Amino acid sequence: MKQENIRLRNKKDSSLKLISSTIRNISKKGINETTMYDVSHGAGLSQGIVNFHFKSKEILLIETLKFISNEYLTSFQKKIKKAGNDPRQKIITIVNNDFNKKICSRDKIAVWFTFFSELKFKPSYHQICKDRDLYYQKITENIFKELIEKEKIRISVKNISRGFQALVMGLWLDLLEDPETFSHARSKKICFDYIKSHFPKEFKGLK
Amino acid sequence: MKQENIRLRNKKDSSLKLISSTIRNISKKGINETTMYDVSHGAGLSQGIVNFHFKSKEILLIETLKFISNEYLTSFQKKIKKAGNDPRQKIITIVNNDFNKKICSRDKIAVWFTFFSELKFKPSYHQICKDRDLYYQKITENIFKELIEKEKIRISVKNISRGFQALVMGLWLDLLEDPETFSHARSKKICFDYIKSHFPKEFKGLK
DNA sequence: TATCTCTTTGAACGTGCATTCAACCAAATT
DNA sequence: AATTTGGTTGAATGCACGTTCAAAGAGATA
Repeated sequence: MKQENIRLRNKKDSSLKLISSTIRNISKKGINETTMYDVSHGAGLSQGIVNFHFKSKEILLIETLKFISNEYLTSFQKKIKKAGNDPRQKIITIVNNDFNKKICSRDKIAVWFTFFSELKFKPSYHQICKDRDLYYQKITENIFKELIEKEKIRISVKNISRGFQALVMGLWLDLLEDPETFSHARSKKICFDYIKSHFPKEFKGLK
Repeated sequence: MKQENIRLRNKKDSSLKLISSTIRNISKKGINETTMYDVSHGAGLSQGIVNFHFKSKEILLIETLKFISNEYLTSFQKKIKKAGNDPRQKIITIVNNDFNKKICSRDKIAVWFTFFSELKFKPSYHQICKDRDLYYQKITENIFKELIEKEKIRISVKNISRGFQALVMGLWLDLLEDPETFSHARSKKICFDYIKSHFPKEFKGLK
């Protein structure tokens, strides 16, 4: 087999370094204060390089959002697959994934919320977030549907599922705002309380 | 009684117009894209005026955050007072206030999330939000404490109260992201479902 | 080894924006 | 009515930052 192309590997490497640097910088000072110089030097590279890899700052930002979104989805899919068919196990897996430290480090939450705050007027950000959202929503709705059938309660799947997702987002915000008071463990506990309160039979023994 | 000072009134008026214009502009294009020119002309005034009323752009932003925060708190306090002593009525009032259209218009939610996204590195924003948060938290914890006693269940006041607040924030984010799908009414319904699931006896008849 | 191609460097450029300020105007004070 | 005080205007200033690009460096190709 042909030896791997060094240039190509280095190029990918540089791109990745630039995106990581972007995440760190946005988390530290937000988009406005993050300059192209900050990004390139944070990646150990020099000034003009960002415009070579990404045509503009805007495209760099879009690629950064795609990166964390993709990272989230990949992890989500992998773990949900492992969880098997039990809806109980699946929802536990989702909570664990949503508050997994790689997926929702404070840096990454900061980046998420930076993009959320611009969704309203940046169609490209909106699209990326919406795609992730729809996927998440589709999966969780199915899980809650199964749980509702098992528990035999009368409640809207859409609403319980939306409530769950909103709760997770609200807890992410808490982790961003007040990392001293809010831990990943506490966030999970609150999610499990939400689930237990709706499905007391199914989750009786949980935690 | 002495006639009101016209200059003072005009000055306050201009300040308010500038803050309103700031809210509209931030909602429309975010902080970075909102220029001092945008703000002043949106208020029907001219270029240099913002630096006269507020020393700098940063101070204008802080005052804008103080404004919406204060508006929120004032409305919250007024309504909670009216609600009387029944914890059931009080929590219903809070939900109604949180999804009151003046308090959480899409413009204002956009502004809130813009500031949230910068909390991490802007101590002045952090302080304002934290103050509001603590107040809200104090009140809701007391209400949930009463409800827990009445319902005779075993659950952490802190967590249920935090969960509630997180849920509200998550729903605000939904209203921002996807105003077609999410209505204020639906958000309230989801909040009431949360409350009902924890306090089924107390809220049996609700909606 | 020589030539070609692609990545990186960093100085130079141009623009957009916050801020300043002299001149102006209107309300308050005398 | 004359003078002072304070809000408003809009052009001028200066700087910070995104982008460009010629030159250099390093890997691929022959």
